[in-house]
Amino acid sequence: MKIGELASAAATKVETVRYYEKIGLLPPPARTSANYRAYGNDHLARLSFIRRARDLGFTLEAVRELLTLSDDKAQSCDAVDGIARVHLTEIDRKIADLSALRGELDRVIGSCRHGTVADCKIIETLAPRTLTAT
Amino acid sequence: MKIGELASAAATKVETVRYYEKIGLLPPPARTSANYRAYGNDHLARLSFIRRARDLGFTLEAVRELLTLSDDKAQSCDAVDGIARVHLTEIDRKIADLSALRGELDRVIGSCRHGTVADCKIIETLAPRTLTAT
DNA sequence: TGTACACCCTGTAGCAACTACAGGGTCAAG
DNA sequence: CTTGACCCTGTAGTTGCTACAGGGTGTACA
Repeated sequence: MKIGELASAAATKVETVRYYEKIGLLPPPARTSANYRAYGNDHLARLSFIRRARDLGFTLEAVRELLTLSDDKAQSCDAVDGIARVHLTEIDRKIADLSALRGELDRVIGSCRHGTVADCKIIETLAPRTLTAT
Repeated sequence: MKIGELASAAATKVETVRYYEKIGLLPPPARTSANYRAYGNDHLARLSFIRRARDLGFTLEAVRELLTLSDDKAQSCDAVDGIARVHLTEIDRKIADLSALRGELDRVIGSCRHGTVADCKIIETLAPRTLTAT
């Protein structure tokens, strides 16, 4: 199949496919006489794998590791589990960070009295207290 | 004050200060005879403002708008409030996305039976069902 | 007076993970 | 035979910095 068919079959973009090939995530396929890339089902499987892993938030580096691991069927699954667990920890940290931020921002917004900028509590919160009076 | 002093006073890096100047967030300061940047307290206030806004997760574009608004003291605070509310909505969306992701990832990890990669449920989840048998 | 060292300058390249061109070639339908 | 959809390579842009390379400056100490 051609690159456009592959891309739409895996719900990615043509440019992304070429990008994955360039960074070595997707092996270079055969070429037609017109120099078009010609993909098989193995390429589609690999690309779909990448996409699903990306959807789950894995970095391309993590995807690369997962692909390497998945190629060695006899190996223990623990390394895969480890990567997933590290990723889960990172997601938890991000959620915690964002929640803290949300709280602070909510507090700041709640202080808005809808007056002029001169009395704006939001601006005031952002400006350092010691230098507010210019 | 020199760029190093400004940077440490605002808990940023020298390169970041120069970067903010380059993209027009921080006005170019006067120069000494040796061509060193010479900053005043107004620069420190502005840089601190930028930093605090960034800490709250505002993009540089949002910071640029907030700075413009904060320069016009007579204006209504509502525009500022609006930017902050939009930002809050975005944070809420990000938290929701991450939570959904966390759930899915947790489920995937929970399915790990610690066998070989061939039976790995995590890999299986990533691989498309229709193509798992190669 | 020399020199070592911390600091400053400009400009460019790199990071993630793509996306969007520009400027061409190919192929099937009408 | 030409229109349009697709393909090719290569490069530059995105966000928000960070890290050089290759220089100049200022001060402290021997």
